[in-house]
Amino acid sequence: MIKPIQHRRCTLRDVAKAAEVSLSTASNALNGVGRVNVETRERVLRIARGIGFRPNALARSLLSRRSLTIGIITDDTYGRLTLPISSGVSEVLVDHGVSAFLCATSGDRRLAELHLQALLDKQVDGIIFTATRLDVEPPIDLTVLNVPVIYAFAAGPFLSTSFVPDDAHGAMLAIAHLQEAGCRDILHITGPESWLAARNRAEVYRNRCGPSSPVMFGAWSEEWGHEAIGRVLSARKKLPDGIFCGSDEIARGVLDGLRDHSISVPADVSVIGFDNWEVVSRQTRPPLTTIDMELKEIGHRAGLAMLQLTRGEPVEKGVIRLPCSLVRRESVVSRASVDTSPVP
Amino acid sequence: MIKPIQHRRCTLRDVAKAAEVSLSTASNALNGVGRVNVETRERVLRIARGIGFRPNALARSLLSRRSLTIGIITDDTYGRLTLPISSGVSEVLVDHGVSAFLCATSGDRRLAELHLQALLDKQVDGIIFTATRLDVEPPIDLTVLNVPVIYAFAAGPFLSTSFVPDDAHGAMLAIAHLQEAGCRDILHITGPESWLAARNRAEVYRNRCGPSSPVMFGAWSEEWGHEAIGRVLSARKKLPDGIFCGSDEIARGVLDGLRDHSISVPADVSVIGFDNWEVVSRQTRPPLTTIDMELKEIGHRAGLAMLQLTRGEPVEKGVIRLPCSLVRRESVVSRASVDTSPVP
DNA sequence: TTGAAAGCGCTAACAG
DNA sequence: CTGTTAGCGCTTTCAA
Repeated sequence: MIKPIQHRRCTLRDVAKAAEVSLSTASNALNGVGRVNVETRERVLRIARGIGFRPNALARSLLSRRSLTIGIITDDTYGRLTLPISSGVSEVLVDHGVSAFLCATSGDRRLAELHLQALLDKQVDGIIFTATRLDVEPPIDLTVLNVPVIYAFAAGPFLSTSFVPDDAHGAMLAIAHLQEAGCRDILHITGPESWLAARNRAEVYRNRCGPSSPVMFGAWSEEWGHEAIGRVLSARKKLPDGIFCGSDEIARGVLDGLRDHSISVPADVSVIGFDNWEVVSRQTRPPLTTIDMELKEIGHRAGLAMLQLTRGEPVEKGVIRLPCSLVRRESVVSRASVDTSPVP
Repeated sequence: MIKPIQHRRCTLRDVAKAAEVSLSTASNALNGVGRVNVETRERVLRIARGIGFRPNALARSLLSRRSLTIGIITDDTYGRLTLPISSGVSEVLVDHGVSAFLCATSGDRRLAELHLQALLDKQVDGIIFTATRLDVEPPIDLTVLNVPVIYAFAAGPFLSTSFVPDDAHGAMLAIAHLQEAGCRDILHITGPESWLAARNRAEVYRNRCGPSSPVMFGAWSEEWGHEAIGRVLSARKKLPDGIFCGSDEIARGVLDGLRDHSISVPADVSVIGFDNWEVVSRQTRPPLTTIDMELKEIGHRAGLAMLQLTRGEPVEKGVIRLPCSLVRRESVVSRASVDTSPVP
């Protein structure tokens, strides 16, 4: 039998007519509610499947007041964070039939407002706001909405719930890994001091490596990593044996600078990055050992929390810091094995 | 007057009641249709604004059969292409009140089907499919839907419309730029020959530089660029004066390899990349002159085309190749100025 | 066990 | 110029 092109999706009415039952019976049968004769139900089901019936979600939502739809508003122009996070979100939501609108605001307030209005008009069940750092305010006020809001990689206001990477944990992981590899003189080269993430990580660094340990704040760029190495080399008599970088890009600059001076990584000095941005960290020479912020997991948690909220269940409030993970590549090696390796 | 927290959004009925008119008058007034007394209209408008009335898009859509909603299905796990494209799409759509669902399939067929079903149930007005290359089939069949489909950075089936970067134009731009800079001996280092994009660009290269010009196919990685330079240096007596790379990552490896051999870029050889992936191309030493694929523009065009289709207007069919652009940084310089520069 | 009827929030005919 | 009525596609009482 040839399936005709359907210019109008078939409706419950079509099913009911074909099955020779009323609308409500068809509805009950399909949703498995109420008391429907087994045979009737089977027949309705079979026919519905046969004509490819799918209920109109719009009509359902209008009645149920749940649109099975959420909005993700992002500040991130670049996509580095947004795509992993939002695909994490929809991964956990799609099985519950909920879809996510993605709204990129590029930091433009007008655009953000436009998007927000459109989302609200479309009766989204909730909104997830995503940014690229924790210490800037969202461009729009989301505190007065009558839908739940979750913040991901962004710090929400009082009594909201935010999922963010645990920078301190990440820093700890990085430093502990260097120390376990035998590093005793660790240097920290990182981004601007104005960034909370940079300060948080630096604090952990100072706690573990001594309060006078040198933190080099700069830019989040490769160039800065390169330049920092130049400075270190001209200022210090002794090379550090480990360098903890605030980002993979900085680490790449560091690696580059070191190579320019014929200093070998990891033989002479171990280097660890932060971000696990694979386009960077997998392509360095040597491939970079680094800290992964588990962005997808942040998305998962945000999505799950949203699901609970839309069901009216309570959700933990406050800033929830999710653990980072260490990804071992080749830029860190045990000092011991370097020092004691016999020269053939 | 204190605005109470609205636990239920107010409806047209509320407005009508407050303005002491009927539902339809209120509707007409708000939509500026039919003949409504100026004073009445003003009053309705004022009251609507006062109580913050916004029409329920779900109810509207149910009636109008247009949901002002589209779906973007993407194959891209990484986000390199998807975010620029999809933000391009929603940039042109948001002003028309349409929002976009983003569905990341990670190439998983089941996931793709799930997402597609959810989109269709939600009555999207259309679907944009995005991938990362032009020569692979979408994981799902989109040809039998009863909503319009547009392909972006993906080649659709017969009689569909696709927007893709014009690889040949990009290659032409790159080579012309090198030639204008005086390069006479240009080498092409690119990705796997199995990729259509690589073959297309190589063809342009051969056309412009002579059919025997050497194309080095390899991987889309930095490592390959590096390795290729090693091979070139050990095989050839004379260095090329220009290198056209198939991607920024390859170019970065090339730059790196060249530096290892103390060959200066651009003084000794000019290098040009492809992609303008800024995390790579802005951070190389020297910053990379490269070809931008204008992803956002692809998104714009796809969004616009979708808008037309949803209005029932016709749209050009076939694969529409959008021009690339040259972004000049510092890895290409005129041979003339290099050769003839006076030594002080 | 089934069906008729009301209604989610809105728009569009058609009378008045 | 304004109001009444019907209905988008579905769920849900409440009678039969």
